[in-house]
Amino acid sequence: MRASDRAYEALREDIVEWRLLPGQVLGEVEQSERFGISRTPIREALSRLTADGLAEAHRGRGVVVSQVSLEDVRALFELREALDCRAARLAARRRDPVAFQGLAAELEAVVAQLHGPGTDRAGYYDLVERMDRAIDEATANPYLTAAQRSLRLHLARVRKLSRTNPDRLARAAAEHAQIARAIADGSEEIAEAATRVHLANSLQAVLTTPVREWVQPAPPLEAAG
Amino acid sequence: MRASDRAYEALREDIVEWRLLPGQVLGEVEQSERFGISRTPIREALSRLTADGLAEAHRGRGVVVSQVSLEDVRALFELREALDCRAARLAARRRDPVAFQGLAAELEAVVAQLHGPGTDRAGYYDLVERMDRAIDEATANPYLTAAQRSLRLHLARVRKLSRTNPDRLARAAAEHAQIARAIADGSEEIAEAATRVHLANSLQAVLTTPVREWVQPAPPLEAAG
DNA sequence: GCCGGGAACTGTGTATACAATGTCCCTGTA
DNA sequence: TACAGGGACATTGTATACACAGTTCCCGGC
Repeated sequence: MRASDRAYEALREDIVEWRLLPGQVLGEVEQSERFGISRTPIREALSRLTADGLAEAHRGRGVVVSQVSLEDVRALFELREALDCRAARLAARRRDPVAFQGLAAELEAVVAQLHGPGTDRAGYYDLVERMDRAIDEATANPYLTAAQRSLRLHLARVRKLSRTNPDRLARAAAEHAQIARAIADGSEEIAEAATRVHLANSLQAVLTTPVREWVQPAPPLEAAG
Repeated sequence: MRASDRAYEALREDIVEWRLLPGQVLGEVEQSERFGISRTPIREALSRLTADGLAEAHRGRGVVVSQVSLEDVRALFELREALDCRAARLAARRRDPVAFQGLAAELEAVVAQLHGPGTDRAGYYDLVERMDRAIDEATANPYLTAAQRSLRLHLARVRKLSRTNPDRLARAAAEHAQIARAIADGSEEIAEAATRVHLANSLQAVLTTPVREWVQPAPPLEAAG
């Protein structure tokens, strides 16, 4: 694997996991020393982060981690509704019934388990990721998938901002199961409607859950332009 | 302006305008000689083209201009329906009535003119571009706008593949006028419906218009896995 | 005490050299 | 004739050096 790939993935993870906070300056020299590689691959990694929207280039100052505001959450969910609803419809149309029946069954099992004693967060999130991949595959639309990839990056960052409570987790799993079932059945309308319901509830949950800090601790930079 | 920016924009234009055909290899050394700059900024330009999806990186062989197939056109219009319909709705909701009334009036003027003797293609396309920008502004959603930017790049390439006939041009202008009018009126439902109609007609036009060559003249590379 | 200018510094933009890796062709053999 | 292997070539990946631009801070003047 290339050095620039390693640096890109590491930095991306750091940003998504909030180890690198908004406003943080990512100097080329500093990062090249951190990873023990030269500036060239670092430059490429920073370019990719900028293209992803996770960082912004400030002339003369360097690349800084981008901010996330409540406005951004609204905007992200708006785009997500457009993409996810369409993806659900297309997946229902060009479905792979077996795959989605299996996902629905697994999700229902998770729902039952979440109502019980333990909450297997990791298992659930892994399952959701597999469902995302299954939908991408079913839509058979590389452009839609590319747009989803970029969007999910930002959503992952926002999600990490607040801790989803267990009740919401169980209901989210149930909503996902509903979507998977509708796709397996080939019910486009239901798949889209269920997706819309899920997104509305998710947004609601994000907006009502106490977050770490919407306004990050004073960034190293002064509020410039 | 940076050398890498110039190279990026020039190469992007070349690809969108079909001066660089799919399968064409963009060697770093070759391009650096063409632009009279070193490999470093060329590398950055090629990275951006790859991120845009206009080119693909093949290890050991170089970056090649990406292919466009009928399947891609279908996929592009699928994504476009998702994004444009949502954008039209949002624009109608958060509208700037004056701006869209003005656009509607201009578009209607173009329709009248297109039914007359001359067809001012450039004027029409410029108007559509301004309307796209107005919608982007009205949606006030940077993530949606970013997705649109990427999509429009590919659509521009596809559009250049066939010559839109004058009748279709006039009808397209009328459809745009309808959309602008609906947005100006704040009619979300009508704005979305009119957009859907326009896209269906556009796709139909692209698919029925004779194109240069769907399968490009044998690319320099052999069909490699 | 405030404003303006200049110099030093920090950091990016570009060029070039070197290393690693994949491809393609040629040759030998079955 | 088909296939495997090896070597030369081409091309990218990385490191390093230098030039230029922007920012910041200090000093002098008002």
